[in-house]
Amino acid sequence: MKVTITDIARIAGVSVATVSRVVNNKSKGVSEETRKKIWQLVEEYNYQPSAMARGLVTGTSKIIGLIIPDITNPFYPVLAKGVEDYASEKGYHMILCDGGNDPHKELSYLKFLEEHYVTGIVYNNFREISEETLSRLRNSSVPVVFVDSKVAIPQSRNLYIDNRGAMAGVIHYLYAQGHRNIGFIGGPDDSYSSIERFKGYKDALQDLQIPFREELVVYGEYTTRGGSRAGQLLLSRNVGLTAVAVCNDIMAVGMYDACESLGLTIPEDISVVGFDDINIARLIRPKLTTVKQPTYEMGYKSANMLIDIIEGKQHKVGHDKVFDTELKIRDSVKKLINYDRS
Amino acid sequence: MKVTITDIARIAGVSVATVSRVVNNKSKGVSEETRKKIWQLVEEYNYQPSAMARGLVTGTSKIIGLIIPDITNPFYPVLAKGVEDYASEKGYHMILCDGGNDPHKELSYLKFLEEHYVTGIVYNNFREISEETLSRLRNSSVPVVFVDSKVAIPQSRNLYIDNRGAMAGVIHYLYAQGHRNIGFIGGPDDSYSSIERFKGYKDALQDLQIPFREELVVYGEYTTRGGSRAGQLLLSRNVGLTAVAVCNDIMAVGMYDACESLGLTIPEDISVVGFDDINIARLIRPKLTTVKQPTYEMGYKSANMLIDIIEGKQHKVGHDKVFDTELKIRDSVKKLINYDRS
DNA sequence: GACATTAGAGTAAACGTTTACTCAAAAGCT
DNA sequence: AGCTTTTGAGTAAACGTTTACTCTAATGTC
Repeated sequence: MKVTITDIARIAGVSVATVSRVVNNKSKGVSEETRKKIWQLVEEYNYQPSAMARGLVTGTSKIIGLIIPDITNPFYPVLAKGVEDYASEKGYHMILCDGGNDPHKELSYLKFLEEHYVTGIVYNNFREISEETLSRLRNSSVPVVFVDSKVAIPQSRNLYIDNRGAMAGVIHYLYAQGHRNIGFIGGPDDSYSSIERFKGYKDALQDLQIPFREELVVYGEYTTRGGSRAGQLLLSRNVGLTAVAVCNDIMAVGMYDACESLGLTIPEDISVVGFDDINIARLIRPKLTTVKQPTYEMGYKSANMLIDIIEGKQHKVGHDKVFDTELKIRDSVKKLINYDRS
Repeated sequence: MKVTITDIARIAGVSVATVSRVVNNKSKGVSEETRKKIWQLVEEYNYQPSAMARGLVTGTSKIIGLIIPDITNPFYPVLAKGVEDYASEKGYHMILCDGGNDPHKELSYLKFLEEHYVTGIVYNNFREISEETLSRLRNSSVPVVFVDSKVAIPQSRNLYIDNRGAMAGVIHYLYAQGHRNIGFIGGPDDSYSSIERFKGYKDALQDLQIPFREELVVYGEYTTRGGSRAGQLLLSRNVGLTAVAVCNDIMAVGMYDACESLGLTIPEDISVVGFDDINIARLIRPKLTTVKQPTYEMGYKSANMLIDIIEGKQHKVGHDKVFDTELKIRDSVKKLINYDRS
C-alpha cells in the first residue's frame, strides 16, 4: 500500500499541513526538531508525494515537454540531451514526444502534455506546423520555445541558426574551390530549414552571377533513403555537376550511396557538402565537409529560455536567439585547380 | 481559464457523472441523445480532462516509462521508437528517461515515474543496476520489463538476445576466415552485455582449442572514444593480432579511428567485427561486419509484453523472450588464405 | 507590565475527476 | 394489472495534496 501524507502526519503526531511544509521546504512555520523528525519518517516509510494530487491543487508541474518529429534522426538525440541536461539541472523533468512526422500524433501529444499540466514546451518540427496545432498552441497558456523555426505567437520565443546565410556560405566556399555547376538537394518542400537553405543557395548564385538552373535542384525526404533517391535522380540528369550542396547530413549520406551505386567517387568525380555535422559526418569516408550546428547548445539554451520564461526571468531584450554555425572543412570537396579564372 | 467537467455539465444541464460517463465511453447509463450533445460541447469548449484529477482518483495512468542510459548512443533511439510505436498503438504514452549513465539520475527518474503513477516501465541499463534502484523496483507494484539484462524480480519479465552465443559465433566466423590471433574489446566491466559477450569469446576459444591470452583483451566505455582508446591500447601491445571482435558498433567505429591514426588499414592489416548493427555500420568504409540485433523489434515487443502484463493478458508460458541475432557479413574482415591449415 | 509581534502548528476548503449508490420512470413479464 | 428488470441519470464520497486562515503561546518592545 502506498504511504500518503496523512500516514506520515498520523505517525509523527502532527497535521498534514506540517508535513507538507517540511516536504516542500517551506522556510516558515516548522521547528527544526519537527522538521528532522518528519524527514526521518519520510525516509523510513519511503514516502513519495503524489504528483497527481500536487498537480491537481497547484495546477502545474515541474515537467517540460519536448516535441520532435523523429528521434531516429541523429540530430534529435543530441538536441534532446541538451534540453534534458538543462532541465534536470533546474529540477525539471522532460517528457520526450516523438511526433513521428505525423500531425495527428503530434496533436495527440500536445493534448497529452496539456492534460498533464506541463509548464512549458520546446517544440521542433521541420515541417510546417499544422493549423490545428498552431491554434492550440496559440490558445494555450503554456510557454513555448520553437527551435529552428520562426513562429510568432505571443507566449513564445524562437531559437534558430541563420540557415540562409550558412547555405550561402557553403556555395561561396564551393565557388572558391573552383566549382561553377553546383547542385542542390533539398528536404521536404514545407520544411522551414530546407526553404531557408534553398534561399541561401539562390542568394549565393545571384551574388556570384551564376544563373540559376532548375534542373540542378531536387528534393527528397530528410532521410538517408531520401538523399539517395534525390542524388540518383540528380546525377542521372547528366547536367555536368561538379558539386552538390545537400540540405542535411543524413541526406548527404544517402548521396554517398547514390554515388557509389553509380560508380562515382567523392570528391574526385563530385564534391558533396552536408549540413548539421552529425556524428556520422566525420566517420564516413571521405569525411564529410558540412555546416556545424551547435545542436547540443541549442537544446540546452532552449530549455534555458523556456525555464526563464516559466520562472518569470524573461530577458527584456532580444527575444529570439540566433546561433552561429561553422563550416567544417573535411575531405568531401575537391579543389578544381584547372578552372578557367574569369 | 481552463474548462472543467463541471462547466460542461452545467452548460449541458446534466450532472458531472454523466459527462464523465460520456467522455470515458462507458457503454451504459447515457442516452444516445445526451451523448451527442455532450460530445458537441466538449468539442466546442475544447474540454480536456485533467490527467491529474483523473490519476488521483484512479491511482493509475496510461503512461509507461522507458529508462535508458544514453539516448545519444544510436542503439537507443531505435529501441525507443519501437516502444513508443507499440505504446501509442495501444493508447499509451511513453515518457523517455535518459539516466545519463548516472545511478542518481536514474533513481530520480524512477521516483518521478512512480510519483506520476506510471503503469509500467521498460528498463534498460547496460551497467549493473544499483542496489537501491533494484530494491525500489522490487518493492514497487509497477510491472517492469527488462531489456537486455536478466533480472529476476517478481513483477518483471526479461527480454534479451543470446549475447554469449552470438559472440561465440563471431569468433567461429573469424576462425573460419583463417584468423587465430583474435583480440577482444569489451565494454564497461559491469555491463551485462559485455560480460556475456566476453563469455562467448572464451567459449569459442575453448571450442577451437585456442589458448586464452589475457593481453588480447581490453575494456573501455561504450562510446566511440572508449573504442578508440581501447583500440590504441590493444594495438600498441604488438601482440600479432589479425582480428578483433569489438563489443559494440560505436566502439568498433572508435577502433576504425585508432587504426587510422596508427596507419593501419582495415581489413588488410586487421579485421574488425562489431555488434548491434546500428545504421552507421553500413555507412562507414569498409562497411562493418557486425551482429545484427533486432533493436526496433525488441523495443516493440517489450512494450507489448509490458502492456500485456498491465492489462492482465499475461502469457502463461515462456516468461522471457529471447531474440535471434544475425551476423551481417560486410567488408571489415579479411580472409587469410595463407594460413597454415592444421 | 501591557501590548504587539512572531513562531509553530492546526483546520478545512479547494483542485477536477471517477464511481458506488440511489432513485424514478419506463419497459418487460406473466 | 401487478410485479420485476432495465435505463438514464443524479448524489456525494473519495483520491492526496497545498494553502489561506486561524489560533495559542512565546518572545520582544517601550
